[in-house]
Amino acid sequence: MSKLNDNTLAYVADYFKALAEPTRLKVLNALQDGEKNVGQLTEISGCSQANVSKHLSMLAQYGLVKRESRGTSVFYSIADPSVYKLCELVCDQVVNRLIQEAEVKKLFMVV
Amino acid sequence: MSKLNDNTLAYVADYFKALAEPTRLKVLNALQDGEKNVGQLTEISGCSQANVSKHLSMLAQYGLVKRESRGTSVFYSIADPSVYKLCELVCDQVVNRLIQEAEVKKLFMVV
DNA sequence: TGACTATATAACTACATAGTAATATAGTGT
DNA sequence: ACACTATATTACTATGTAGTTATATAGTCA
Repeated sequence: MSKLNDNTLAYVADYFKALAEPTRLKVLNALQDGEKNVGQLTEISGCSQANVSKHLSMLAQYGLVKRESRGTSVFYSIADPSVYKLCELVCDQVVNRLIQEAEVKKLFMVV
Repeated sequence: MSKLNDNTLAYVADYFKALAEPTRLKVLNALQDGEKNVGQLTEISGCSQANVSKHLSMLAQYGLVKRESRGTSVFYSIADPSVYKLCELVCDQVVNRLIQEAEVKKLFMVV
C-alpha cells in the first residue's frame, strides 16, 4: 500500500465509497447466493426501482457487480466474491467495537 | 453478514465511508509505521492543518484511530491493524481491474 | 404496429462533507 | 500574566449523491 500513487489511491477510495452506503451493502448481500434481476433487488432492498437502478449502476461502474440483460430483465451478479471478505472483516471490527462500547456503558451504569 | 440488521449495516457503511477518501487513506498509510502527531500528518498529507484535523476526528469517531495528547501535541495511532488487510484486499481488486482494463484497451488499439 | 413490462435516465430537492480562512482552545516556558 | 506553539473548531463555499417523481428506452407478445 505504501507504494500507491495518488491516482491509485483515488481508485481505492472509490471502491470503498461503493461500499459506504447501507442500501448498496444490502444489495451486495442479496447477491451472495447468486444473480438477481432489478425487480428482485428492488423488492429485497425496499427502495424505489429508480433508486436501486442508480445504486446498481454505481456498483457496476466501480467494478463490484456484473450486468447481463436477458429478455426484458437485467441480471446483476457479484464481480469478485472477495468483496465479502472485506465485509466480514469490517463486521468483525464493528461488532467488536459495539461490544466494547456496550461494556463501557455498563461500567457507567452500574446501579 | 446475512444476519445484519439495518442498524449494524449502517455502522458497516460508516466504517467504509471513513475509508472512502484519499486523504484519509494517506493518513492511515502514514500511521502504518507507528503513531504520528498532527503536524507530521499535515506535512505528509500535503493538506492544511485544519483539514487534516477534521479527517482525524472523523477517523477517531468511526473508531479507526486512537488519540492521545502529550504535551502540546496530539498523537494518533491505528486502532486496529486489520484495517490494512482491508486496504490490501481492495488494492488487489483495483490493480487487477486496472490491468484488465489496460488489456482491453490494448486489444482495441492494435494497429 | 400497439399494448405491456422491465429497466434506465432526467430533473429536482435535501443533505453530507471536503476544503479554506479565521479564530478559539490548551499546553509550555518565560 | 504573557508570548508561543500545536490542535480543534467555526463559518463558509462548492460539490457529490441519496432519494423522489416523471419520463424515456428497450424487449416481448398479441
